[in-house]
Amino acid sequence: MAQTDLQHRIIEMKQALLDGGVSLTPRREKLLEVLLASDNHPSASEIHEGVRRYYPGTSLATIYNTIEILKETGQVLEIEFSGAANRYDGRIPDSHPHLICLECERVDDLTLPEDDGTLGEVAEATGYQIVRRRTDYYGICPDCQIKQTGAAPSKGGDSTSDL
Amino acid sequence: MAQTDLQHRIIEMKQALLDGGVSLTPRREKLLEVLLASDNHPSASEIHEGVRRYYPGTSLATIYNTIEILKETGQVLEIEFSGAANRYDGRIPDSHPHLICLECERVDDLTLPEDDGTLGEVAEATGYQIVRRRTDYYGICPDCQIKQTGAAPSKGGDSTSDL
DNA sequence: GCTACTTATTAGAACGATTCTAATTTGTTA
DNA sequence: TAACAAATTAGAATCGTTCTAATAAGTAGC
Repeated sequence: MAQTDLQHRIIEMKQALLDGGVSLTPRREKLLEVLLASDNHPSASEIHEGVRRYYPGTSLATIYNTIEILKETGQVLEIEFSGAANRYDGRIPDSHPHLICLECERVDDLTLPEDDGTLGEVAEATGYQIVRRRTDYYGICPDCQIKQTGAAPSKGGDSTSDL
Repeated sequence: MAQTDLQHRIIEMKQALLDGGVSLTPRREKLLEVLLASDNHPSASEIHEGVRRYYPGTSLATIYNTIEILKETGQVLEIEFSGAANRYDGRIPDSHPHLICLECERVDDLTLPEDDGTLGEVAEATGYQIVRRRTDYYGICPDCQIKQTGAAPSKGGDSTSDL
């Protein structure tokens, strides 16, 4: 994400917090920065570490509380894991598929278009009222393929960018 | 699932356990029965309860141990939840989408075809070596819609059947 | 600058699903 | 029956997350 986009996104999230009726405390502002500055999708304790570099006394409860508000206001997407800590995506709040590396646990965004018509089809076929969809692709990221085989993956782009 | 299919599936799973080099103990057999007899996708402790009706001393560790073997041999699909207990699907071991009710937490199978070509596209576009995909649709099941509104859902079939 | 009130924050306890551990039981083979 | 391997147990340990009760900080009205 380009620097200017990042700034714009931070302003957007701050505004959303204000609109949501909570105040913008220094810790909350720092949390937004840490969340958006992270290359990868950080966990609550990774965010906690980042915020604590500036506000050493910060409690993990504050991180969870603030994330809760951000989830409620639709500013953050929670990527749930059962065996490991949940990860958070503040860059693209709309639901989108993720790529999860089974080796290093990195989580990349996938911006290949999803067929939104399917939501309607599924509702039609099942009687469910569909609220959202979650799609994850599990595999080995390019970096880990190189580590395993010593060779570059056969196809594909730069694993460090959001796709 | 029809009774005969069920019996066939149990035999299949027993054989897979034997092929995998572990013995078929009474508890393990009962676990398979409980898993497959469940209308819904049971959690480990639901399976535990079911097995304990026949073998009261059974420990939860045994359930987890056996599920672990079943996962390794590809006989059971683990549907992970972060906020709640994981659920297990032994009826259709191949990966397929699930419908998750946000109200009552029931999990239904969805057998609408998924486009397997997408796996290749994603690998191509990202450099990931894709192992599997997980797709969940979150929403309100027909039963809960009726409870909420007093009216039947506008479209769709019987929520109690696997779709 | 006080007072009352609300909100934010903290440390630590509690919780719950899962995994681990060490001891015991059961099953198998000779 | 003896010796070994596998299965099982109860309970402790782990770990992410949530809860709780107390404190600190911020905000109005005066």
